[in-house]
Amino acid sequence: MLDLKFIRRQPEEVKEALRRRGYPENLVDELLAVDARWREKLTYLQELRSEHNRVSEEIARRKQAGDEAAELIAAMRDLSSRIEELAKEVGALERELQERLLEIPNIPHPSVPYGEDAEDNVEIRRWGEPRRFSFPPRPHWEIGEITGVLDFARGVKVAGTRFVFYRGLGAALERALINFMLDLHTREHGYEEVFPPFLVNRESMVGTGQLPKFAEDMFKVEGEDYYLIPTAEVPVTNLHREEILDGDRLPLKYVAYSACFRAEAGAAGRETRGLIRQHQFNKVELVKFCRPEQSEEELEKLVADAEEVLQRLGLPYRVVVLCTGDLGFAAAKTYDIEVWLPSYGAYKEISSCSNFGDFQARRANIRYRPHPKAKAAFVHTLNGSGLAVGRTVAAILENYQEEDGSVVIPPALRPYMGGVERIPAQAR
RNA sequence: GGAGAGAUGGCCGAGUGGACUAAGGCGCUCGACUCGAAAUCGAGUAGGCGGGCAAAACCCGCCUCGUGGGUUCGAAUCCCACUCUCUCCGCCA
Repeated sequence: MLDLKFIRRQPEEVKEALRRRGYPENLVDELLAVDARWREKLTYLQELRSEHNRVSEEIARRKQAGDEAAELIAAMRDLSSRIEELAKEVGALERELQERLLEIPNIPHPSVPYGEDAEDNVEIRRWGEPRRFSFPPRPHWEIGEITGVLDFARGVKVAGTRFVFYRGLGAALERALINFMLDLHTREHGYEEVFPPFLVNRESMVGTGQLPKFAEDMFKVEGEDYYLIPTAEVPVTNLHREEILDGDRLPLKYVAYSACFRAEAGAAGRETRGLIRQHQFNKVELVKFCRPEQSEEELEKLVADAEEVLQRLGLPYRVVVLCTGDLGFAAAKTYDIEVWLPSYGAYKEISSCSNFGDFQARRANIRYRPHPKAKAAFVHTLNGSGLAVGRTVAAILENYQEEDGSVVIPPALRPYMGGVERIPAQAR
């Protein structure tokens, strides 16, 4: 959420941001029109209330003195009903204002390149060389089938399309990756591990920006105020909702494993095969809370922490910065890390690292004191995948495959796999 | 799920319809005293919103005693619903 006062003062700047994102810019004028009406009525309402308070005190005074107050009470009856009516109007305007405010996206950071869609994202750097295969490499779903470590058919039977069973060494590989990533980030990168709830309430979803605008993207428990988290970003960022953090302890750095649940509405037909787009997947997520002046640097460090995972696993990747048109609703700046997938013959997103500025902090009311006596100010929040586990499995199966269908386990993972060095062609 | 108790400022805690403009204490900040500290004494200690005003300081006003409604001229206080916490019972990994 943007600062309403900022929108009032700099409407042109906000419109420009909307233009660059490809949003309709009249959102701003519409919001400001509601704001003007709200303030006008609110001022009047407050005047009436002030009058009401004065008369009320006068009545009390007279009653104490044993005097008559009947005519004042009669006048108050009228005043009270006018206040009640006006308060309803003000309340309605306030709700409308709030709704509109929640639907305005964040302002892109000045360093974000202009562009209309993903085509215009800008590559920043590459790491590693894609392997040259002496045989035609198989896509990971075929490898999963040959080795028996992925069971898509039974995932569909038991749950539905876009669900999968990991089996045997596949399940072990998934678990090994989670532990490997958590250990790396806690022991070497200084993050505190948290294990969050996988269901959260509506307020948390609003806090990080999934609601109210993107309700169709997620699963909700019927009849309850529970939403399945699309990412651990939601519970972990909301960990400090409605709190004032100790400025001396910033930045706070958390790493969380969670399952993630996405409805994938609008993705029908896309990437229906394999692990790339599932309704449920595992992810290790990095979340930071920091001072505003730290957030640009913290984003760079966060990306580096996520890249480290791929480097240790020996998986080639590149880093791109998202252009204004591809930037997520709440983000001010986002780097995607894309891993090389031989079956795609292309780099595919495996991590998305964003700086949200104070956008989420304002929604979720997460603040800190710059100085012990200073007024509380909004923190900046950041998060990024470190990494998406299912896509990492896909990348390992494809990049480490052998001609016979077997898969070599990256050396860094072997301690987490009980020393297993290879998934044999027929693992089951 | 059932029964009971409770929710008041950073914390504890008083408050059964009009002086609550929320007592008192603790903590914290500043000052006095002291060589310094402790003790003591004094003062100050919530947030949000609107306006003055373009902004800071400041001033005025409004709102907030778990949340939302209701009664009343007037609600921390009375009524209803909900949320959460605690105790006991039931169920459960």
